Amino acid sequence: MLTVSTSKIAPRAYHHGDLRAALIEAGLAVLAGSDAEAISLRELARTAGVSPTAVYRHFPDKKALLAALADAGVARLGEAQRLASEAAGGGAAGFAATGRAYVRFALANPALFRLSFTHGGFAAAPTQSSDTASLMLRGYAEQFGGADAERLTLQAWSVAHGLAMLMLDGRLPPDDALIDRVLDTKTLFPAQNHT
Amino acid sequence: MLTVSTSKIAPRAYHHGDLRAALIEAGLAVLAGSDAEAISLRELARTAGVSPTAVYRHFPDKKALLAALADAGVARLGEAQRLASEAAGGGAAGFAATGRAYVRFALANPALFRLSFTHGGFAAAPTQSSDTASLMLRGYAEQFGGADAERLTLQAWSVAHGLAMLMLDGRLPPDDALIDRVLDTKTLFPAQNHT
DNA sequence: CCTTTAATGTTTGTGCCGTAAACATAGGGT
DNA sequence: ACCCTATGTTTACGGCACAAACATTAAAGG
Repeated sequence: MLTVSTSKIAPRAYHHGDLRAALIEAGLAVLAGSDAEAISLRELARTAGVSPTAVYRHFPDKKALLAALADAGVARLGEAQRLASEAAGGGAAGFAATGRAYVRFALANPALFRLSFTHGGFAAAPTQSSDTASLMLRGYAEQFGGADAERLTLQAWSVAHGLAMLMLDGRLPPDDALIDRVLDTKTLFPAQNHT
Repeated sequence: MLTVSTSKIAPRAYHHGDLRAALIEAGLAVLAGSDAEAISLRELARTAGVSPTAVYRHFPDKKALLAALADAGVARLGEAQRLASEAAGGGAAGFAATGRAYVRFALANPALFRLSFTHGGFAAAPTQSSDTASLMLRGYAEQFGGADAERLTLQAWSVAHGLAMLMLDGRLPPDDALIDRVLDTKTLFPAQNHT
């Protein structure tokens, strides 16, 4: 808790306290129930109890706000994967679990997942990003893939990402059993040792 | 060529001739150079030389127009794959070629590819769609996958789709050699016979 | 403590957008 | 020849992103 009053009873001081965080929170709330295109600067400002143009004191334009939301999404996705990996106890089971967690996160947070990739702020860092998920994936790949670590990394990422997108777009049914079948590491990467 | 005059010199009859086709063509032109969000009904109407609301005589709303554009994209993608498959002479080489063609088409037509999946009119037909690409993929899978045909189908589609999206979103470099490496069927599906 | 200043928010205005409603025209079937 | 329906137009509304000019406040330095 901050010392600054952010309670809704507080009689709307001229300054908000932490408008930036409030806008991001409002944005995430919208994304939890609608597509990204449903986000409007004015609506977020309304939710935060602030005038429409106040947003521009914290973000240069709408794209920047969406990029901030995308970052939050990437962080949440990475966290979900980390938890799944730990729950599975690492190793081959952990590797498989991160893949399943990736797709399940996408299905549970469709708009946020989509936005995270569409409006990412990366583009400059092609292959090796600094986010949790990429590092974890690469770690697993080196553990199992040996010399072919990079190829294995990219193939695993691609399968999971493709499956997630196809399910989000309604081209494949969002079936939990289907996820397990498509991401089955024993048939996808049979050359690796599945200890 | 149609018998109906569509030349620009024609002195703008009250009725357009084939406004629906003109709007779709204009939309595809925009998609060739910008993202889908850059499409505006008014702009397309302007391009077609028609008032903004004339569009509504042919499409109930903007989403319907985008869906029509998506259909056009699906058709083009399927055609690109068919050509690639034939050029490779079918068989295992043809199978691999369709995958590469899938990703290359996405890179060559980013906005159209994205729109084709995002605004598709399917959703009712989960697994087996009627489009060219799906049928061809399934044919290949049955040819090589035997009993595991469905799993092989979904895995192959997911890898190609995921790779395409990750490259479109700037998470992976749009490198031609990288496509070949990730989609290498010998390492991805080593259990199948690569005649 | 008081003043200045930079950060943060407001008001007002512009030009786009999607789309609804009412009206206009033209071309084909009776 | 006539009307009916498909197709297009005008006008209007509310919402949007964003720009410019102005207002308020908190914090920093004398």
